[in-house]
Amino acid sequence: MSQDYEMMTSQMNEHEDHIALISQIYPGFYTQIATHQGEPKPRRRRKKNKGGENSQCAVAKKRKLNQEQVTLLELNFGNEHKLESERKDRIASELGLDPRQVAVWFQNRRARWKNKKLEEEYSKLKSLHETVVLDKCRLESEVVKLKEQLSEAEKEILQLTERVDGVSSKSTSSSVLSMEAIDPVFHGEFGYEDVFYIGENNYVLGMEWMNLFM
DNA sequence: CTCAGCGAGCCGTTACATCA
DNA sequence: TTGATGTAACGGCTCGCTGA
Repeated sequence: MSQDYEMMTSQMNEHEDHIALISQIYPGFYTQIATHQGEPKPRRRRKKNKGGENSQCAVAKKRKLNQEQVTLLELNFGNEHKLESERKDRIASELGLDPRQVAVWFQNRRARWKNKKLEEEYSKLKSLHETVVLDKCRLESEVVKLKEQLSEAEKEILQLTERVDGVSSKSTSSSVLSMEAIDPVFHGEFGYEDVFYIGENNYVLGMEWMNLFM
């Protein structure tokens, strides 16, 4: 630890001591200043525990919970995430901890659990979104393909109609082939009834679905 | 019904420990 | 030595309960 750092931290501690003292004597003094300036309330800074004094050193050594304590706390958390007063006191005495420590541990554990859940939920939604986007792309390309097929079919119909028109204009008026004879094709309920007429035992490739309606 | 006091929980942050 | 990460602890705030 450098001397500069020591000096800096001691100055900071001194400053924080002043703030703490002023806050004790005049509660809300600093928050009032901030409110007047229209800024968010500054949070009071905690004093650093450098472990210099005996009592502070003892606290510092207590900080980290041992494996047994953590295991038992995890076990209790697994049973129930909330902590009633009785349970808190019981766990605290079992582990030789302050009930406040148990409460804090549960609070932090709930926060960690919540974060983990959120991360899981996020990755689930992300992968779901990716599959939906892929599906959308697939469907869009299918629509394009079907539109192309439709336009091809329309061209073909047009060509056939023109050919039939040519034949009928060449023939005499007494011809057996009148437009009515050719066109019954469009006389169905929806105008296209016979376009797709297929003999009972006939099969058109790619039109399997038509059989459902016949 | 209202209000102050209190306890518990959540959130954001800080302080410290540990590790690469 | 230092920056990143994990976690214990704290302060501020809200909410629900309770008794006056």
